[in-house]
Amino acid sequence: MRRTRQVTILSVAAAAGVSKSTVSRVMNGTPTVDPEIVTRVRDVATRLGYRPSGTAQNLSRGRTGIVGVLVPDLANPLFAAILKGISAEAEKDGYRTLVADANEQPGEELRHLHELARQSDGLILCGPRMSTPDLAGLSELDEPIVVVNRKPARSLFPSVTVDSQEAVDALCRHLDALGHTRLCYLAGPAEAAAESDRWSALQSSIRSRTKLLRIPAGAMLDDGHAAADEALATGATCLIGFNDLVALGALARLQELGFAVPDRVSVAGFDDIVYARYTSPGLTTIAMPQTEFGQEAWRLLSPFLQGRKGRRTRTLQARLVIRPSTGPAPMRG
Amino acid sequence: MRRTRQVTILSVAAAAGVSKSTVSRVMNGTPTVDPEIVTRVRDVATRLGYRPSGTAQNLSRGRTGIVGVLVPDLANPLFAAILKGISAEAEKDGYRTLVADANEQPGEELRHLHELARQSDGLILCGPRMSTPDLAGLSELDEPIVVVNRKPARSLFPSVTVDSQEAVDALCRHLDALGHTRLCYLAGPAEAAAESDRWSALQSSIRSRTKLLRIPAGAMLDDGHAAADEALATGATCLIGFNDLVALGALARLQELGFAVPDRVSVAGFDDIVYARYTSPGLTTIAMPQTEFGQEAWRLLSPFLQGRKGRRTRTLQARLVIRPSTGPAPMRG
DNA sequence: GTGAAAGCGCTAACAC
DNA sequence: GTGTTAGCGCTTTCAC
Repeated sequence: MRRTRQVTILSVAAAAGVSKSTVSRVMNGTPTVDPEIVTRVRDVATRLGYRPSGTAQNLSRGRTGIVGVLVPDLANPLFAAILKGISAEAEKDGYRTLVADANEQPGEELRHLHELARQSDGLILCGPRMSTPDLAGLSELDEPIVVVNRKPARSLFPSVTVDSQEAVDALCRHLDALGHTRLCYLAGPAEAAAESDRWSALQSSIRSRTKLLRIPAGAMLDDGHAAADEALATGATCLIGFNDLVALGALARLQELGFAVPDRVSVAGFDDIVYARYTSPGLTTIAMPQTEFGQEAWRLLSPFLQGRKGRRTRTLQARLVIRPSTGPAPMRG
Repeated sequence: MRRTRQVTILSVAAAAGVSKSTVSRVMNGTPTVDPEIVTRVRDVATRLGYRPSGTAQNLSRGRTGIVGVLVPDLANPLFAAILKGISAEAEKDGYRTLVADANEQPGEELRHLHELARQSDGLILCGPRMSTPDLAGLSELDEPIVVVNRKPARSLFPSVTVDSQEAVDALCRHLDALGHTRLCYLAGPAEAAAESDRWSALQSSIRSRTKLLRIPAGAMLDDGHAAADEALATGATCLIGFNDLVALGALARLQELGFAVPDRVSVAGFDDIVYARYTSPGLTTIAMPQTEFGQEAWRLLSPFLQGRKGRRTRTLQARLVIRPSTGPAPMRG
């Protein structure tokens, strides 16, 4: 079907008594056009309501001006924040963001990415859950790719990652000082790179007198809520969520059960999503540089979009934010 | 610059010893192709890593397969949820969503929309803050448009709205039963249609013995946080936020100030964002049908994208969700 | 300074 | 069943 579009460049050209090329020049602000013609074309264009077809421009120019962004879950404020960071930065360079939400289903990611790739000039993958081989396979897309919050094998793609070790050390010192010797980590999805990062950071940070337990949870509010009972059963005095959503979910469950936080149990998380500050008690957490993640991702990607080489890695620092959800461990017995 | 792309349909055609058309047919799954050729073409395509250019397809087919979505603020879980609803539904029909976040700046909306329009087949405006004339002016884009959570003047565009009156009535009865006779509404942005909807619903619902005050706040967490002091100063025993973010912001401030909720002050909001359930105390709120908003928006838009006529309005029902943040009014000092 | 013409990579009549 | 051909609406050399 050849749907006839409304006002094309040709109609404007005809109405203004000039050639397509001239109209094109005017619309793109090429300076070498007779000012008189410029105004005439502008007028006609406005009168006719001419709006250049983005698609045609894209095809002709060989670029789309679109960057595809894949997130595991838009409902997670962390990713909403990263996305905002990307959009804001990309927009300055005239790019728009096409978003795909994988809904925490790793199997969906590849499909989304192939779709995104066909409509974009570059890709940003936020905390991708897909397998390492799948990730590596993306190089076949021959499109610039930047990965956020996961280090691709052999540095295949530029990536912006975070170093949490120091902050986790600080958290463990903090908990140790409060007398917690039995911690329970509510683990995230095995597919998330952050999961293993966080888990190993914890393992290497805990004091020798401290026992670190681990039970599976997930990445969402409900996962934390559901895992809380089991976590309590371990006898831990402090629950550490894979992320703030999990921590908040657990927190809610504790309060339902009448477990005072932090008096009976302490809770901590990762990310510092905006709500971590607004729950009560406020949540102690390892803060990720959220908007910065997005900004840096764009800055890494941008040069490649212009065919230049750019730097390949950027490491940001996480930091510990202490709030009332962590307090002194209750006395034994 | 005529950037030469990698593998075009032509290269595949040549390598497979067939015409472009045949390759096109194969790639699009047209059934009338010799099975043997199908496999041959598929093989060659895979071997060469051929991926059809979305842009060229778009131009040729006269459609982009993209729907543009404008939101006031992606960080608001309400809009994240609506967006998820749209994406999920649109995806079933083979459409992707291009998102623009106006960051609660009404002046930015038009610019974003014009941009979006050039890259999409249809537009969904979520709670647009722009002026009525501006909104009306969008009909010049001659693209199907659906508006969510705001009734366009003269029903210019199809819209999905919510009827909150009943739920607000229920809220007012609830508060009255608890003995609250002095309420303070933390108003949202004047530009938001929901703002006037909610305010007038409240006005027409309150009992005659009740005093309804109003102070300006905004649409975000910090706005509620900042407005809480002034709200308290009114002597109201219940604070009602324009939305849950405002309510939660105020709630946090109250707790900072040591005002027990709901013992000294009750708090309520609008939307029922996911965190309303997870704060403590849980937030009483008028729940919007969030994902449904998105779904319905797509269902309204979809027929128009196919050149058919569709229904023009859809009204969903809000409902009251009572949680511990509202309790009996304190005894008079 | 402006126009003519050749694409960008694909789809879809229309013939064969 | 398959190839030929004419676009989709724009950009961009290259002449004039």
